[in-house]
Amino acid sequence: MATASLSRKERERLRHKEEILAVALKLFSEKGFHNVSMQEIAEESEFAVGTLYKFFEGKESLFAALMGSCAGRISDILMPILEEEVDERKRISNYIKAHEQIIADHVPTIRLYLSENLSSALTVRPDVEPETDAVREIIHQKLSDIFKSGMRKGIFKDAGPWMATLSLSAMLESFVFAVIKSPGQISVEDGLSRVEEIFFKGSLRHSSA
Amino acid sequence: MATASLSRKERERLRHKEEILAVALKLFSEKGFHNVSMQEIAEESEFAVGTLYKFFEGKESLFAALMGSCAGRISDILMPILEEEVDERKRISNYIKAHEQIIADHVPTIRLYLSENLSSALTVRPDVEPETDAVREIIHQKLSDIFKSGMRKGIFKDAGPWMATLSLSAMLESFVFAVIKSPGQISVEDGLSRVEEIFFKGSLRHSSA
DNA sequence: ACATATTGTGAATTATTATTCATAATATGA
DNA sequence: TCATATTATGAATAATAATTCACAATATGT
Repeated sequence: MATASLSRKERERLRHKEEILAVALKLFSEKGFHNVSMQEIAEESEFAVGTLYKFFEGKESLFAALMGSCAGRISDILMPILEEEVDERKRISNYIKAHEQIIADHVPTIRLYLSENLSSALTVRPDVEPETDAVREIIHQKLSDIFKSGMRKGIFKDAGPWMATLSLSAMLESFVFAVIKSPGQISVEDGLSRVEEIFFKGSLRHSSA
Repeated sequence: MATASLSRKERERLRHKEEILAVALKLFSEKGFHNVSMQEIAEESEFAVGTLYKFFEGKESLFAALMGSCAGRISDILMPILEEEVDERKRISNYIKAHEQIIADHVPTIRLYLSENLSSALTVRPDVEPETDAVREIIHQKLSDIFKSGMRKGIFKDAGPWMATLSLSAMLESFVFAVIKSPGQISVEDGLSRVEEIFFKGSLRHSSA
């Protein structure tokens, strides 16, 4: 058995698991965690309810797995960009632009990531944080580091790295949010370059006062 | 009966209703809509379940009433500021500063407003929008108008009023969010003035490039 | 072809919770 | 005080949905 790749059987099982996850992603992202039943996931994925429990311990666990993979996929796009060997301003600029790809590739992914994440950040939930929250944290940490060193070099104003991170994330997430809500209405490239403009140079015309 | 003020009985009933709403606000804001049962609200408010149904048609309706009043209270603070007869920049500046009061006065209110609002914006919910969403819309519209006229006058860069509104709201909401999550950790006044700084003048030191 | 192991099934079980309603408590007015 | 109306109660009901498990289908190796 122990080949580098898995046995046919194992691969098949994997595929099944992923089919279930795909359906679950679709449903959860459309209707929210509490408004999707295991029945529904089972029907849509053409498995029996019992089968779902062969793959996941329960609904929570299935959801957690989903969030984990969403967070992972987003992180895979964003992290490399934050680690490129270019100057701080360029890294932030690339980071902003990368959101175009994120939007294009993974609408349901972000939909789920954003919606369930934003709300559960406040609401106390004894579950589903570990993986997901960690990714968010790591990205924010990375951003914060970039701002910190950028501030030392005099590229950025010293508005506090944390505040800069918070502001940029907020603007980006909100924008992504808006695009997903009304797809097609907004030019993504355009919007992102405006986010960049405002974030870097501000909204005032004469920054004198 | 028809006095300007209500009869003792009616006032009493009102008080009861408000007690229930207060408890519901506390619970919903802590645990989220789906994780609070009518039983729980009943126990905490020292009424019987049945009594809740004398005041509200059901759980959804109770929640909707709550969201309505939250939105109303927030709107009551924010709208007058957006309508003051001062120049556009000042109005936005005051708007930002007003969030200090919002945070100070109504923590559970905003907690609920933000958490349930952000998540349900994406998730399809066949319910609870009317009042709440309307308030959000109105405030955004007002902000957008201010930016538009400010842009005409050359006070703001022409980054599109919608984009400016989106960015500012995002930064403010995110900040409020963060403060609520870790109370005491952050100086609100300080944070808001940094939001203002970044939003107006940007994060770059030399806006030349 | 057969025995064995693995994987899938879905009706039945169990839990939870929103909602109802017959009844009790209380207030009101004669 | 008594009859009536109003308001509150909470055990019982009804729905919904997560989870289990005895069994069926299928695959694997001999």
